[in-house]
Formats: sequence, C-alpha cells, structure tokens
Amino acid sequence: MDEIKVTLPDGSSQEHPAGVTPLEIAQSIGSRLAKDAVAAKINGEQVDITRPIHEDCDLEIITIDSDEGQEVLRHSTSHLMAQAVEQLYPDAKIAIGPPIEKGFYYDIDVDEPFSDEDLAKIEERMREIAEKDYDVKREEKSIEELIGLFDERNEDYKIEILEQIRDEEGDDSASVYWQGEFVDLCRGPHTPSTGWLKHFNLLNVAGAYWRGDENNQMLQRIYGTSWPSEKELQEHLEHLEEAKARDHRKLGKELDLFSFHKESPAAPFFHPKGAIIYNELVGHIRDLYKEYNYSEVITPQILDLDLWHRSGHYENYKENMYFTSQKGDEKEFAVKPMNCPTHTFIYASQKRSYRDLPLRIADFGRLHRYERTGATGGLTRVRSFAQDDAHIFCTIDQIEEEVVELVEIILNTYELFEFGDVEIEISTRPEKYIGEIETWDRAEDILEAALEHKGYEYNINEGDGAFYGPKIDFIVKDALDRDWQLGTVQLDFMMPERFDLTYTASSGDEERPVMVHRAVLGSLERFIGILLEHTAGELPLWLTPVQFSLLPITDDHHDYAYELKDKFFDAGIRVEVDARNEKVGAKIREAEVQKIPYMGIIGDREVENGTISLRQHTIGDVGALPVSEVLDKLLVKIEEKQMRINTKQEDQTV
RNA sequence: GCCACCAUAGCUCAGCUGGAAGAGCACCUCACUUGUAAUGAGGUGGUCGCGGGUUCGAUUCCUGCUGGUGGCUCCA
Repeated sequence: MDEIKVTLPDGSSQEHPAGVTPLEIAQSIGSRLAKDAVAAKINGEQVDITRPIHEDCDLEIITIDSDEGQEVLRHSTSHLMAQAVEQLYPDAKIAIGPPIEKGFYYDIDVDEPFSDEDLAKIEERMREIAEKDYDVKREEKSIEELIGLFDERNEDYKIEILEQIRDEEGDDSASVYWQGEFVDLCRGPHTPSTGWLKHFNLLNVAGAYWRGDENNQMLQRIYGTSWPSEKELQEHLEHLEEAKARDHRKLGKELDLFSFHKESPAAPFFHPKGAIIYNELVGHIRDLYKEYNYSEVITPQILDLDLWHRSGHYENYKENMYFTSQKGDEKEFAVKPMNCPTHTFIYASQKRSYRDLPLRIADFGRLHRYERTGATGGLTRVRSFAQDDAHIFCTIDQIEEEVVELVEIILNTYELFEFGDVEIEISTRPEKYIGEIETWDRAEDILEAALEHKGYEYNINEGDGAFYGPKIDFIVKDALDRDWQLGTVQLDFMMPERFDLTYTASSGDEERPVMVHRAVLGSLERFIGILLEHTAGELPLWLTPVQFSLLPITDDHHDYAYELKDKFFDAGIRVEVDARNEKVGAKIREAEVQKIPYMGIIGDREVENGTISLRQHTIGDVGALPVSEVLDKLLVKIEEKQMRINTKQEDQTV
C-alpha cells in the first residue's frame, strides 16, 4: 500500500498508509486529541474526521472546543433538530439549517406554525435521537440521483438547492449526510455520530422568508443553541438572562428616562432625566464642533415636496417619508427624513470660494422616518429622532484629509465611552447608482486609503453603499449581540450636482464641491440605547441625570442638607436631597437602585464637623470628607468624563 | 409589511377548565427620628388595551383593530 506524507500545523510530518483517516492520525498523536477531534482540515478544507486521506497533504485536527469545532457541533445539532421535526411532523419540508454564532437554526415549511409546546416536544425527541448515537455518514452522489432521492422524500427545497448547485455553480455531484433514516443535503463536516450532541436547547421560533426574499413563502425558523459542555451551555443561558437585565427599554423605565406611547408609535418621549443625558451628549458633540471648526445651523422641519423631488429623496425614499398638507395652502410639504438638502441652501446662500472650503455645517434637527411596524424597537429603531448630523462641503482633493479626521473623531469618541468592539465597514457601489464609475472607484479608494493609512481594520460590504456614494460605517453590538450602526461617513457627488452647488477655484473656474455626510454618535436615540446597555445603566458621571444624592438621617439634618444642595447646585452639579421620612438604609437602597454615582450621608457628626460622609455606588462607604473636598472631587470627575469603574481601587483614589 | 407570542392598578406580576378582580412595590395618611441596600399600621387606586361576536353570564372562548416583544424583510 502507498505511503502518504501528512504535514501537521506545527510543521512536523508523518508517514501513513494511504486511506488513513484524520481520526486515526489523531489517535496516533494522543488519546486526548482523538477524544476531542470532531473534524479535520485537509489542505485548509474542512472534512469529516473519518474521511480517508489518499494523498500527501497538510492536516489540521479540529477539536470540539475550537471555534470551528463548535461550528461543526452546532451544524450537526441543526441536523438533529431537523430529524426530530421530520419524525414528529412527517409532512414538514426542511429548507436550510446553518450554524450561527453561539447556535444554529433550521428553516422548515410546515402547515401549522410551531408552538412553545412543539419546541419542547422536538427538543425531547432530539435527546432521544442523540441517545441512540446514530453514525453520521457522508455520501457523495450525482445531482440527478440526489434530486431523485429528495423527490421521493418530498423535500422540494432541497431539490431547488440542488438545481441551483447544478445550474449556477456547475457542479455535477453533491454530498448528503445520513443519520438513521434521516438524510440532509450538506457539505459537512459533521460530528461522527449523534451522540456528540448533548448540551443544547431550543430557544424560539420565528418566521423567515425562503431565501430571505419577502416575496417568497414564509417558513418557520427554530433557533437553538449548542455547546461542547453543559457548563458552557448554562453560562450562555445565564448570559442571555443578564442581557435582558441590561436591556435599555427596561432601564429606561426603571431609571425614569423615557417612555413610549401608542399615540406616537416608535417615537420616544424623553423624561427630564433622559433629556439630561440627551442634552449632555449634544453638549459634548458641540464641544467637538468648536474644536474641529464646524458651524451649527437650525433648519425647518417641513419642506416643499418639490425640494424632495429635486434631491432625489422622493424617488428613492418616499416609502420612509411623512407628508403633510394644509387646507388653503396649495403646496404639499414633507417632513424631513434627513437634513442634507437644507444644508445645500445654506451653502448656496452666498458665492463660495475655494478659500471657504471645507465648510462644515452641523445640525441636530429632528428627523422623521416612517419605519415598517415590525422594524421598530426601543430606542434603537425609531420614527422620530435626531442625529449629530453634519455635512462637509469640500474639494475632491480635500476628501481624504477630511475622512481621516472624521475617522479619528469617531473612534476617539467611541473610546471615551469605552466601546471595545467597534466594527468598521466600507460599503461600495450598489447596483443602482448614479454618477461615473471612475468617480466611484476613486471615492472608494479614498475611503480605503484613509483607513489604511491609519492602520484600521475594516470589512468591505460590497454593493451596500448609498446610491449617491460609498460610505464607511461604524458598528457596535447591543446587549443581545445585535449589530447597530452608529457613526457613518458618506461621500456624495450627487447632491451638489442636483442643487448646482459651486465654488470658485483658485484658477477662477467654477467647480463642483463634494459633500460628505457624517455622524459620530449617529442617532442620539440609538446611541443612548446602546450606551445604556453598554454601561448597564451606570452612566459616566458627566452624563448621569442625578450625580449626587444627599441623604439626611433625620429631619434635624434637613437644613444642612438643603444648604449643601444649594452649594453643589451652584457649582453645576446635579444634586438631590432625599427628604423622605425613611431610614437612611432605605434612602441608600433607593439611590443604589437608581444607580446614582455618589451619595452624601448627613447626620449629627457631619453637621457638627462641616463634612459629608461619602458613599459611592456599588462600592460603598468612602468615609467622611470636608465639603469642599467632596465638591472638588465631583467637579474633577465630571470634567474628566471618565466611565465609571466599579472596583475597590476607586476608594484608594479618594 | 410577514410569521409567532404578549397586553390585568403607576411598576412587576398572580388569577385552574367562563360564575361579583388579587399580591408586592410605588403613592397618600398616621406613628416612629432613624448612621451605609427596604420601619410599622392604615388607605386611595383597575371600562382586565379598544371594538365586535358566542353565552343566562366573558378578564377568561372566537374575531377585527391598536400597541409591544422575538425573528424575517428593510435601515441611523
């Protein structure tokens, strides 16, 4: 028998008879490795652990706890679920069932949607099948044979996929995986048997369109999670619970920040405390505007429909716009969904020279966009909102410098809030675009160059740009791991064209400026939602609605407390006195629950000595300090704009 | 918009198969004058989201609508 040479990731190589399997090689290396080996990679391609090797190759063993191993595990769990569903509901047709981050799903066509009880039944059946420990066997066959196989089984969706593989990818064969009576079209790899699947849970059902197209049949999607160990499964379930606790909608209610009312669906009402956060954020951005030479403007809420025709919004965006009319007024108006057209008027209100550029115009104007009912939710997707919006009018040569500066501003700002996990994405020319391809290519190059010069990592989102230009988006995750776009930098060659914007170049020629749409926080509403979840409601001192709560122990201490309140208030600190007829323990509890960063306990000792007993949120008693020291400490901390750090180290800095 | 689920006091939630709406917290009153995460007693408070239907009788069953939640689609 021929010998083949297998090279391992550490560079060492081994001789084996041809036909050896990765599992056998793993066993020769060590029993521990063989036990954890769930799949393998041959020359970089994922294969089953039992796939015979016939040629020299690079081999890597995929263990169950690696990312790739868990992916295999989750994929196999989705097959297990499909098998259980087919046993329980013989008429069900299975569509697709991939692994996803931390779990899996399977899309299934059934007459009756699944209920929670069905989920429990399916999960139970899954455990039974797993117990039986069916071998998972791969089989490669011609497309025609497989179409026959799935035709017999009435699996229409599998046939459609097979036809696509044949017609679009030009393959004439494909693989299926068998476990017991169940078979699924699949590239693999899979766990060697169903017995590997032990630590899983089905989570929820949802509707999902076949192939993600809303014109297609809606299928039932069951989501589940699956892990190498019970411990990891339990940790994940706990994580999901914790995420619920820091859901911004829950915090918004508990901390009295905002509310929603059916009279204006998906439009937040910011309460006094929420408005403080909102305005502090705006204030912070205004400070940046001073530093970076922006001019803030205020523009109208409703504008003549003609304008929106001219800007292209009516044609491209009318599904998202609100319209208004008034008896006696022959004109029709639209509520602005974006600020950009209004800024072109300000640009064009005087003759511009190259010396005026870049001209940076900022606007916190309220925007209204109609969002389909199912799309809205909490503060992250609303119909009424404001952005920290600005438009930069500049020459083509100035774009790169502006973009570099913007990326810097945006990332510095996110750093202030300690968003560790920011993804940067460049979206390129979509199918529907306007302008010249050369201009697009150049613009895309500029965006890439700007990121590369600074060494930022980014992904390319092919064809996802706006119809008027490519963009860079900045994306962070919410408590439930959903991605949300915050900041954005968008190049626009169309708007200056449509509104005939010009500037006089040094040559004396009239030239067309470029417009850069940009936002740092994005929508203030969304940003507040994400920030609340990111901080679990423990906002940094400068943003927090009540910074300091004075807690007099008895009525006798009220005068001193109010005296102090005035003193702190006059210094610009948001301070409250809890004068309720309660024990100090109850007042402390209330302040802790409200996540108020600092508490000042006022009793006989403090009145006598002119001190405040300071207590810090979640950390506890800090000790008695002279009033002026407490005041200075708070002022410094507000000025520093630091995030809250809930460690014991904090009291050492007092 | 689509699929599923949810809607009971200001908040969080009970309310079995249809038979006179409940708790805790909050709020108000009174007592207590309190030292680092909930003092006690009493009290106010609900068209059971809204509209139809079934029924002798509907918070409960059916149905339409509204709003919300999880997804899908779409997007800051």
